[in-house]
Amino acid sequence: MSNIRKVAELAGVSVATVSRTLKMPERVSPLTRDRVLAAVEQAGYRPNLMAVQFRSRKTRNLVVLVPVIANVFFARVISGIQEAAQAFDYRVLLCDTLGREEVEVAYAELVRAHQADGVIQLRAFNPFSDAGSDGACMPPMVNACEVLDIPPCPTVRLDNRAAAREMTEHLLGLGHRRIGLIKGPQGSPLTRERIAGYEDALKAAGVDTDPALICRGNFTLQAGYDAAGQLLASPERPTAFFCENDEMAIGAIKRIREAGLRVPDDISVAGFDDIPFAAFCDPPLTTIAQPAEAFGRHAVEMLVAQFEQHSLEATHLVLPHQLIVRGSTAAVTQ
Amino acid sequence: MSNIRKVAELAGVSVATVSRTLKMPERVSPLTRDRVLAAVEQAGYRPNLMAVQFRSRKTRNLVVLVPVIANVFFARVISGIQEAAQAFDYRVLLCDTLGREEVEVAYAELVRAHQADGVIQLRAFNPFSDAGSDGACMPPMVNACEVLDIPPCPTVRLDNRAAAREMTEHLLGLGHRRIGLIKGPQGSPLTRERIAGYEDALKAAGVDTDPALICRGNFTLQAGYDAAGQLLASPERPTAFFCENDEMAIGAIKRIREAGLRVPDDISVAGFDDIPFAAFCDPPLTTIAQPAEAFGRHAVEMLVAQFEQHSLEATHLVLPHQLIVRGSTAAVTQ
DNA sequence: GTGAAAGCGCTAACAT
DNA sequence: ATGTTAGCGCTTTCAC
Repeated sequence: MSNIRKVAELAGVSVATVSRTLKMPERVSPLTRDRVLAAVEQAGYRPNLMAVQFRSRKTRNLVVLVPVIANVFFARVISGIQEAAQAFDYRVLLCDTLGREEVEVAYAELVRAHQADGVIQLRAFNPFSDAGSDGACMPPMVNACEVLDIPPCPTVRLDNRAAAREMTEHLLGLGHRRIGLIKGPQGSPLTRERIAGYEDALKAAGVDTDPALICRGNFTLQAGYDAAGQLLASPERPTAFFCENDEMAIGAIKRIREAGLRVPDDISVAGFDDIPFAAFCDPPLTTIAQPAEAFGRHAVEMLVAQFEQHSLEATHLVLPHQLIVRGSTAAVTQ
Repeated sequence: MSNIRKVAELAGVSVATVSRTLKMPERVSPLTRDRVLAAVEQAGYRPNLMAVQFRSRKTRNLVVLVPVIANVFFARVISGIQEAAQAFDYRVLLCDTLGREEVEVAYAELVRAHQADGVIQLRAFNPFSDAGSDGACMPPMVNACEVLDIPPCPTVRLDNRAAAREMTEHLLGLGHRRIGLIKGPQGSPLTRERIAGYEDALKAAGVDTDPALICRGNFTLQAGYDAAGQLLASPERPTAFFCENDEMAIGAIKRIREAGLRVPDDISVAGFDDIPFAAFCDPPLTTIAQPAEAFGRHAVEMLVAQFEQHSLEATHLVLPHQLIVRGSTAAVTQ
């Protein structure tokens, strides 16, 4: 492997000049530049990034912690992250954490180990808990999608409460009064917010909330299927199911059909996320669209701004959602 | 940030001893080891990975080139890659290439730039084309899923031809004679193999192949929808659609329904991949199951074996597939 | 078993 | 505009 010294010899200049030619060409005379570039070409020289990064104390790597990459929504977020990172000339170190905190901590440590410049965390967990909640010695991090309640760092999120409220209002508007809620995993702020929005809407409509209508899920098809089974078995069956993501909604629809009931005629089903499958389901799914790729892009932008000391116009971004009404929800029939 | 020298001073030993304590503890006396470890603790020392990697010329990074991470199948493969990489103490540099060759080349170059030790490429494209097809100066690479016809490197693949043949035989066995094929993007060997398998089966059954029955797709829901539209419009409508992935099959089902036809009563639909949605569709999708995560795991194993000079028992792995018959295919009705 | 010291390839301060 | 040089933090001979 040829190194900078070989190139310098070939071009008859010093290593400093080679380095400058590559990093700040304007500070080198055109003549020298041509000579150096020719030598670079001839030697087939490619800078050793390990050395560059080591020396300049910048890796241009970002650690991305994703709870489950096999989840369609997260896959889209990652896609946005990767796209933006590429545009800023950063690379993505991906970790599919499966929600295991020790794994998240270990990967986040890569920043302290000088293997990455910052972290994008897509789950509401601070992998730098030891840094003190004051954020005194917090490495650069951005929290996106499911964000911490009291964020020690910039966040990009949805107004989950408002979105859930809108969806619940949509269902109430169709005449539904018993609305089952299939929620996400325990302890997720995202789920807490959405429940709050659901309750806001019910309260505003003067409808009693019934804890029996709220079922735990975990964002998988199977969880939606199982939870729907529970709701169907409840003494006073709900006429609508609001699922906290589209996968669970699709799972729920399957279960409802197996019970010999029709969607939306007997039971309306709503999802959340608007994954591509939502539009192609039968019936097409009423859901809340989230700008998944935009979450990723903004997260990268905010993180890079942190590195490069740009002041952010906003450190807590809320991206817009949109209620998408399709065929899986309909007026309640008496 | 504390470095190895600080730790050495604290422990009253040389930097060499600190390094040895961390990398080959058995070569250090228990007493010294304790002293050093205590000093490491006290200093809050974490080795600078940039320096370690620079010095030892090993990054423990793997570049992964994925055509579309938002594709459920690939997301599962990535999940397997990430899991295995973690187990071997490697990190994953992810690139969602969207099939753009210049992006693939640029990322693959990270290996030559000493930023990664090897590449896992999930598409049939050699990003090191300049290395000479003899593979003389090919950096370590493993090709998985959609592999090159004449691979310059180890591969992990499915027997796509056999799988497609099996599926076609399944449809023929149900009495279908006009079987539409919705294929993947142009120029993909994967698609070529599957068409070959489809034709093998037809030929063996003495059924004429009809080029009009083969439609181009691109593995998206929309492509399946569109292609199904075309097939439905053909003068002699097929009684079965074989789609080269599940997304397109789900898109096709939607289109078929919109035409007022029933699946499988009027038209049988088969997919490929067995993504989680396949089982939750209506009707549940007949498909070919692929061990997606296993592709990822094996790819990592083979790549790591290359680095560490383990001889591989096989450099061209073929993983098993399985025909999964569900409700979307049925006997043709006269 | 431990230490001294060279040096990986590069950048950046300083000198010219 | 260009060259000289001192490291960055670590691993790894080579002595002892």
